[in-house]
Amino acid sequence: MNNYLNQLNPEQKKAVQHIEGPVMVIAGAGSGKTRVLTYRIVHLLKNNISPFSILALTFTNKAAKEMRNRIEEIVGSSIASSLWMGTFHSVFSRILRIEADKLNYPQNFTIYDTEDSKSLIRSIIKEFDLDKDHYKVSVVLNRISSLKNNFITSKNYSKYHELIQTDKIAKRPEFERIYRAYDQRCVKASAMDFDDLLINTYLLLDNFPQALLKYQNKFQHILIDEYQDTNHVQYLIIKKLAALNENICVVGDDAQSIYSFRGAKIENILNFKNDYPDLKSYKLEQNYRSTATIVETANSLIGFNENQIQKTVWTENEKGEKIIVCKCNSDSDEGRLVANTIFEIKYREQVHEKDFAILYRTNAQSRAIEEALRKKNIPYKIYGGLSFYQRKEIKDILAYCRLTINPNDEEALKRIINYPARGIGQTTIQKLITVSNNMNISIWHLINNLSEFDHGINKGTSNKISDFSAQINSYISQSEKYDAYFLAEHIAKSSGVFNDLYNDKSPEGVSRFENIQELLNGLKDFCENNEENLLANYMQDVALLTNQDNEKKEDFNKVTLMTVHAAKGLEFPYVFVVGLEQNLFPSLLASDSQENLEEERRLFYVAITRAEKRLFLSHTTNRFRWGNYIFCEPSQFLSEIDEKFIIKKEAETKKEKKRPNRFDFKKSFKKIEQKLTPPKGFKKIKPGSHNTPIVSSDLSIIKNGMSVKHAKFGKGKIIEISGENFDKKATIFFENIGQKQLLLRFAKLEIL
DNA sequence: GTATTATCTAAGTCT
DNA sequence: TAGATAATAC
Repeated sequence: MNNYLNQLNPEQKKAVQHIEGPVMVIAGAGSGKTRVLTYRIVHLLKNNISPFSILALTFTNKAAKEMRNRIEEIVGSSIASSLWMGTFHSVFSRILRIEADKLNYPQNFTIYDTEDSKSLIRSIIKEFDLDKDHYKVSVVLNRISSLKNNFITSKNYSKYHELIQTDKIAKRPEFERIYRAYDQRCVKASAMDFDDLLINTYLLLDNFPQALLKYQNKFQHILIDEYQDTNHVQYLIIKKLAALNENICVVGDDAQSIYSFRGAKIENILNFKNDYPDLKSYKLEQNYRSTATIVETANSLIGFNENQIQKTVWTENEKGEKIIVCKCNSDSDEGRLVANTIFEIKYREQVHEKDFAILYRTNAQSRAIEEALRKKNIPYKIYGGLSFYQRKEIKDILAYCRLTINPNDEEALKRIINYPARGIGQTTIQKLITVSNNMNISIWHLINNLSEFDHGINKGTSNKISDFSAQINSYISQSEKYDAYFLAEHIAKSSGVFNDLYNDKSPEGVSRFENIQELLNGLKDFCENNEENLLANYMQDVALLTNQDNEKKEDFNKVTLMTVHAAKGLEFPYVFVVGLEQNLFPSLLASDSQENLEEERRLFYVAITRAEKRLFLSHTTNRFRWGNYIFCEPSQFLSEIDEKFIIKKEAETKKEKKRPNRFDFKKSFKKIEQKLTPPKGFKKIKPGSHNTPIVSSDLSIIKNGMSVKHAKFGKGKIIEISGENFDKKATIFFENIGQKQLLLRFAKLEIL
């Protein structure tokens, strides 16, 4: 415990030792940020600060776990385990369970994941009988989420006239009603979505002065990692919590802010000093992670961004090898290139699989890479994509568990009331929902007291429903008596889910069965390692767990595949960044504004700076995307890197045996034409008449200066046309919302 | 009410 | 392409 200060450079040491008052640490990539946070906590503990009064908020559970382990090595496990450390979501859900009654929630509230939220919104839209083309579930949910992240609740939404105006323009005037209904239904189900965990924490602190004082006094020292990726509500919460002691230390790097889509505000770090006049800030600029070539490459790239805190990341590390930029003919060639390179390096340089990471912009890209790795027998692990806990069979079992702990949980109930099939079909469920909405009771209350309500469900079905509720009731009565493992296993068997999967001998069925086994093993582990081992204890954080959190021991020495987002905070000796193509990285959806493009560039910066020794970048000229081969141009980011750092190569092409044709432009274009054909029932108007809708071959007649109408954005004028054929884009100035760049094949413009 | 098949639609990053 | 939803037969 004594020599930890010796392991720090002067600036790091200052940041660690300055424990009174507000501190901001701007930490360049690879500059020992985690080390500073870890040792700062150790330093606090050494200065007789109680572990119970330290709150450390990290970006992922994994980061928290690793930091806790490192602290444990120095100060011992009993102290380390007393620290309040975790993600915003997990720490605040812990607090909310303690204080639930103040917010009129039960202590056992459910956390809705995205799928639950979507399902709820889908049913609300259906119940309101709204047009689902104007009310797209994902759009509505995104909007609700970003409102919540900016602390605009359904209750005070009506104060924001400009938002209501936006709804009208976007042809969803009923949005506010949906938002309100969504919130009410969550409350009725005793459920909170991810954003509610933050909003409700803020409401707790804002509306209950004693609670605020309690936590202000409790958390004498607050540390926040990855501060550049906090959103507005998180900012508000932190500001309140820290107001009494102002012992707050935030650590971050504006150049690595990559979560604006989740409401993250880079301004939080840029304006931090405005809130704390006494702020002392430290800059960690020495990179210990990467070769000089990699550091300078990253610097040359990020220089293209205008918006940033000035800092110079430098390193004493050796120059290292140049960066390889490789051009491939297709995504499968790219996969092969990566696999071959890993294979070669592994044997030539005698390194391990765990030293390699393959990073991509989108999860869908993993497939081609996986295929190539499998062919070469290179073991790999994938983070992200469909998380273990999001698989159907796991969610089914967990839905039973959720219902046992919180029977008001409507989404869980809807999921399993007829799985395995027990004769309670759509019509019946719809009747139940209608009655429960009209009477403002939960479905659970309704099905427990069926005879008291007028629902029009026949006797036979009523009996089936009663059987179901009796089954759940029996689980509830056992939930206090038996541990989580015992109960979950009992549920899996007695509900029929286990049997249902056991009888399915297809490869998928077998794998589903194994997944259930794995879930049960996890529960067993949980029960053996926790004193409080009831199902309710286990269920508390399950919704917040991700793939990263259940890494298995046998996965230790494997090549890592993940998105760049997921790679934040990690480092690997050898890094491959694949798919560096225009409209993929940077994403097509980010090309409409300067801010979005800068964020993509920061994302690429994050990708590059994960590498310690060597960096490989690749792009393809043809990529299988959306069911077609499409032609790809190299990413603009590649041309932004100073040429002196790179070596350009071309990957060898291998003839495919039995894959769909190589990119066939005519064929591909035909498909697009089909998509542009108006739907059935669309009124056909003769060409030349006033408002001819643009279809198929008409794509080429769109010219600069034309007045057009877009279904969503309204009227506008074309101010620029760019790209060719498939990628033809128009920059349009819309009367209502201003300038936007649209892909013509999606835009379905009407010429006015 | 259920199981199977046809059709449609989206297509990005995550707690 | 794949997942969700609608249509169909039983």
